[in-house]
Parts: sequence; C-alpha cells; structure tokens
Amino acid sequence: MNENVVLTPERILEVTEDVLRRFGLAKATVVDVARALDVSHGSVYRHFPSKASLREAVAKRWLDRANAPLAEIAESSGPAPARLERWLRAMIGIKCKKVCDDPEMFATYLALAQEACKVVKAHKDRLVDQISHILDDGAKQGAFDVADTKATARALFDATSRFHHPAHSDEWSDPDHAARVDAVLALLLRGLEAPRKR
Amino acid sequence: MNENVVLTPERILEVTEDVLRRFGLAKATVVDVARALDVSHGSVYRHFPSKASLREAVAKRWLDRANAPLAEIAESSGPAPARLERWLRAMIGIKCKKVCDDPEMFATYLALAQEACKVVKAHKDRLVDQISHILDDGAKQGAFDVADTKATARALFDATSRFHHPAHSDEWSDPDHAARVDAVLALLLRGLEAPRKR
DNA sequence: TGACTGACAGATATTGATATCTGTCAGCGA
DNA sequence: TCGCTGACAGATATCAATATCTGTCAGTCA
Repeated sequence: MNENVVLTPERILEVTEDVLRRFGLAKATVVDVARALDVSHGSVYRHFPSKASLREAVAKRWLDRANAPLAEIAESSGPAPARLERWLRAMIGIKCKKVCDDPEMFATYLALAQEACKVVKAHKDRLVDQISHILDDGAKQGAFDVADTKATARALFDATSRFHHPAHSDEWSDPDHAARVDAVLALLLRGLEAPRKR
Repeated sequence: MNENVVLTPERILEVTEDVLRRFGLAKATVVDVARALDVSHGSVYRHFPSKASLREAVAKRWLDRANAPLAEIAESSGPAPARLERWLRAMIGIKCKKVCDDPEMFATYLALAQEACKVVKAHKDRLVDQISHILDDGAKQGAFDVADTKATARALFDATSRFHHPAHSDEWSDPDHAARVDAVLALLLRGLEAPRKR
C-alpha cells in the first residue's frame, strides 16, 4: 500500500506521530520513521532538514489540533464574560483531559514542546490574541472595563498558568483542583467587570 | 578547630550547604559532608536517618531563611491592599533575585525542593496563611470584599504562580516581565476591591 | 555508657569499548 | 532530470565491568 503513495511531508508527520506513540520520544529515531514509511532515512531528510525540525512540525500539528475548539469559542457571539469563562475553562479542560487520558503521551508532547519553544511561543501568542478578541467584545458591550486589552489578555493567560502550563500537570490531580480553578476565575472575572452601583 | 566542637544537626546542615555549594547537588555525597566535618560518614547517619532526610532539612532551612521577610510584611499594620501588593511583590522579588544572583545555586535549590515535596507543601501552606491574614485585615477594614478568605488566599497564590513557581524561572528574564507582573497584580487587586459607587 | 569508627553488603554511578543514530552525498534507476 | 538509495564520518547511546556511595552494625575508646 505504501508503495503507490507519494512521500509527502504530511504523510511523514502522520507516521512520525505513530512511531512516537509506539516507541516513545526517547526511542523513536529517524530510521524508525523511515522504516515505517518503507523508505530509506535519507528520503525523510529530503523533506525535513533535521530531526529537530521534524519534531517541531509534529509539535505544531499537535498544538493546532488540540486547541482548535478554542478559536471557535473566541469567534462565537453572546455576552463576553460568559464567553471568556467558557474559553478559559475549555483551555484548562483540554490540557487536563490530555494528561488524564494518556499521561505517557502527554509527557512526550511536553518534552517535544520544550524543545520547540519557538513553535510554542507562536502558539501562545495566538491564544492571547483570542483572549484579546473576547475582551474587545466585552469592552464594546460595556461588560468589561479594560484599559490595555493586549496586556490584560496576557495577564489572564499568565494568571491561569498554574492550570494550563504543563509544568504544573502533576498538580492537576489535586482533589480540590476544580475549586481552585473556580476561585481564580471568579477573582479574575470580577477584576474585569465594569464598575456599577450595587 | 573542628575537633573541639560537638557534632550537632545544625553544624551538619551548615557544612552540607557549603558542600552543596562547592560540589553541586549531583556530586555532593554524604562522604563529602563527613570529610568536611572531619568525622566518619557513619556519624552523620547518627543525626539524620538518610541522605534524603538530610537534603530535606537543608531545603527547609533555605526556604525558611529566604522567606523570612514575608512573615514580617504579613504581620505589619496599615491598609491591607497596599500590604497585600507589597507582600506579593516581595514574594516574587525574592525568587527572581535568587535566580538572577546565582542561577546554579537556584537549580540546586529547585532540585532539592522537588524531592522534598512534603516540606515544600508545608511551606506553601504557611505562605497562603500569611495571605489569608492580610485578607482578613482587609475585610475588617472594609477594603476587601471576600467571601471565603482561605480559598481566595489560595487563588491569589495560584494566580501568581507564573511569577514565583521555580518551573517558570526561565521566563523571568523576559524583557516585559515587570509589566506582566503589574498587569496580573492590578487585575487581582481590582477583583478583591469592595464595591463602591464611582 | 554513648558517641564515634570503619568494614561490609547491596545499590548506584562511572568508564571505556562497542553499537546505533544523524546528517551528507555521490551515484543509481525510472 | 529528479527522487531515492545506501555507504560513510562524526556524534550519541548502550552495555558490562569497575569503582564509589549509601546505610548498617559490631566493636572501640573516652
């Protein structure tokens, strides 16, 4: 079957993910990937200049796929506060689900992401932009009182780091993890509220 | 000189810190510590049941010493909001200074702290208690509107993790680190404010 | 008597010889 | 011509033999 399919970057990435899943990050070699593709490892280097760049591309694919639902929430309509909370909870939930479902795979992803810090940085910037977009909507709706949208978006991202940054993943199984998320989100959303007489 | 001084846990801890500083965490052995103390390594085991417990004790000493100024701020008087901000900035500043002054030593401390997670947990609980204390004062002063003091204190600790948790230390050299701290603290302090007509 | 020593067993780290991997490239075959 | 192969050099990982370390304890000495 492999024989009649041309060798494309996309196909290499698919097979690389599979090899990573089977062998683990430490054991997976370019030779393994080439063997799974039924080509020589020289051919893989025709499409990716180095093993590092191959891994980087895999990391990017993973990040994009995992966080696709977030863009949708950011673009949706309705009251911004509820949307922001939904977005933040979704981001936290995605990470938490990943680490609970398949911790070994998550460790692989984590190590990959640490290498590919350029890719991760770009990804984070996109996420912060999505928060910015919701904040802008909220300001227009009169629900949020935000001076510097961009800085505030980053502040929200930073303040929730403990719940979405992989370095903290071993703390997510804490029995009152959910309560701690609730407490932080409540505090942050209150800090954004436009002042009103009560 | 060593000969006329009795072997006490405190003296062992002092010398152990020195050995760690000179040899690094990976290379420092109980035999090294004993040699520096001019005793056999068996004697060290008379005061600490294991190498792990010795390291734990060193970690505790470090944590207590480094964060002593925080207790003072927590206990001081004056308006709670300013005090809380001072306390949080002090906590962040202590960590940041440590990593900037002596990154190698900080790495040692970090590895030690990761092993001695029980000690670290107790330490964190003490810090959260200090925040709670300030929040209580703020509530009494009418400056803060806080439903669950304990949960809110922990939320403040969690929300600032990015700026004080060692796992993020490599991000503290970011050129707009200070601006990010400002943005998060502003958001959090606004979230605590008692509502008032404006 | 009680703090300390030093030899010991089992666990862990180091070392150097060997094997595998990464990245390149001249040449093959469609 | 152009994508692919497979041999190669240098870098990296593995493995087993050796050395060092941890933790114990019977025995020494003040």
